[in-house]
Amino acid sequence: MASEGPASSIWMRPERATAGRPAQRSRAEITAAAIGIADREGLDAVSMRRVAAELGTGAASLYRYVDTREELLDLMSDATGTEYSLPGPDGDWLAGLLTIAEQTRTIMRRHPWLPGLVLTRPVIGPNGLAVLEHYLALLEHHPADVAAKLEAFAMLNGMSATFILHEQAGGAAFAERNVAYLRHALTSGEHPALARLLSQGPPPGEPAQPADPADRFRDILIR
Amino acid sequence: MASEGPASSIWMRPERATAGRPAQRSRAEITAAAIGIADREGLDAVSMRRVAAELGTGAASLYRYVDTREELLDLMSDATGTEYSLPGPDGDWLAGLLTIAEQTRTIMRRHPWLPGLVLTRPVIGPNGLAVLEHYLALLEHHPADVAAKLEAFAMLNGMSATFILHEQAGGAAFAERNVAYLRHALTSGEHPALARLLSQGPPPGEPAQPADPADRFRDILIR
DNA sequence: GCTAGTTAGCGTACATCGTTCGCAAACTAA
DNA sequence: TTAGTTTGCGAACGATGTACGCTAACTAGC
Repeated sequence: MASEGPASSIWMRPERATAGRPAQRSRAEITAAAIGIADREGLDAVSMRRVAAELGTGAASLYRYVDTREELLDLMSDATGTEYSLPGPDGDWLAGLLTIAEQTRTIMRRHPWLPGLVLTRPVIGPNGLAVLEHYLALLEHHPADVAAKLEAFAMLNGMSATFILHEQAGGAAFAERNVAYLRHALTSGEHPALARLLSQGPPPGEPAQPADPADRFRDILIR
Repeated sequence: MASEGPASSIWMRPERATAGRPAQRSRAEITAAAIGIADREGLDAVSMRRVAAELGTGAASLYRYVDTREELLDLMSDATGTEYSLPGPDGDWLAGLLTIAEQTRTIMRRHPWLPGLVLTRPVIGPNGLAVLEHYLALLEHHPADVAAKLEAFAMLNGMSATFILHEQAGGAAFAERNVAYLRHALTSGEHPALARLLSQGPPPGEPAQPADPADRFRDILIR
C-alpha cells in the first residue's frame, strides 16, 4: 500500500523503499524524460507509454514511481523550480520581485507547457517551496501580513502564466482562428460600431510597432 | 467537405445547410446540454458519448454539428457570453469596467469550468465579440490606442479567470494536498527560516479573518 | 408527383489513452 | 539459506476521440 489518504502529495511518500528489490530508475530521471518530451512535442505527447518508451521500459513500470499521470505532471511542474537562481536579499525588495518574475518568464518560455499547468494545477513541492521561501525572505520586512503576501505570490505567478500564455498565443493556431473570425465578422458588414472602434489603430493580428514583450511584461507587473 | 483551411473557426461555417435532410438539433441545443453536464459533473464529464446520450442520440451524430470536441468547448465558452448584461455607456468608464469584471466573476462562479477554458483555450465567437464591443465602447474616448485596449481586455479576462480559479481552489483537492505537504515540510524540522516567516500570521489553510473574495477581487482589479 | 442530389443520423470499428492485475525476478535482512 | 519485500512489466480492461459507410429523409427542379 503506497497510497495514503486522499489529500496527500507525492513528496510525502519516500522515494525509495529500504527493503526489497532496488529501483532501476528515479523520480528525477522519469521527470526529466517527461519534460524533454513536453518541451519537444507538447504536453499531450506526455503519455505514460511514451515516457516509458523514452526510458526503454514498460508503461506499467512507471506506476512504481508515480500513482497517476497527474502526479507526474506535478513532478514536472515542481522540477522547473530548480531553474531559478535565488541570490540572497540585498534590501531592494521590488527589484528582487522583478528578478523572480523575469526568471519565471524565462523558464515558462523554455517550457511552453508550464503556464497551463501552473494555472490549472498549481502545486507546491520541494523546489516550489524554495522559491516561495526566497520570495517571503525578500518581503520579510514588508508591513503586509502573511496571508496578503501569499495571495500576492499566487497572483504574481498567475499573472506571469497568463501573460506568457497570451504571448505564446500570438503565433499559435488559436489566434489565427480568432483573427480569421474577427476579419470575417467585420467584413460581413455587421458590427459597424466595432469597425469604427477598431479603426483607431492598425488591424488586429499585425501590430505595426510590436512592443517588446519583456517591456510589456515589466510594465504590467510594476504598473 | 465541411472543414476549410486549418485556421478557421466554427462560426465561419453556416450552421445549417440549405439542401438535404434538415438537422434535428442545433448548435445551441448541443451546447446547452454540454454546459449542463459540465456545470453538474465537471468538464471531464463532457465526452462526446455523454453529451450525445443526454440528447438521446448517437455520439457520431454530434460530428454533423461540430468538427472536434474542442470546437464544442469553444461553443460552450462563447455561449457564456450571453449571460452578460451590457447596458449603454454612461460616461464613467471605470465603473463600466468594474461592472463587466464583476459579471465575469459571477458567470465564472456559475460555470466552474469556465476559467480553465478561458485561460487555456481563449476563443472569440459572436457572443464574446459582443462583450468586446461593449468594452471598447466604454473606452471609446480613452486616449490609449487600440492595441493597448485589446491587451488590457485580455489581461482583465485572464486575471479574472486566475482569481476565480484560486478562489475555487480554496476548498478543492489541490489545496489540501499542498497544505498537507507544507505542514509536512515544516513539521520535519527543516526550513526553520520558512517557519519563522510564516509564523507572522495564522497557519495556512485556515485564515482567522477570511476577507470577502468579492472585495479582494475588486481591490486587486482597481488596485 | 417523380427523380436527382444532398445532407443527417448513427452503428460499428479503430487507435490510443490511463490504469489494474498478477506473476516472475531481484534484492535485503535475519 | 530462507523469508519477506519490492520492482519490472506483459496483458488486459474500460473509456476516449474520431473516421467510415450505409440508410433514411429531406429540397429543388422538372
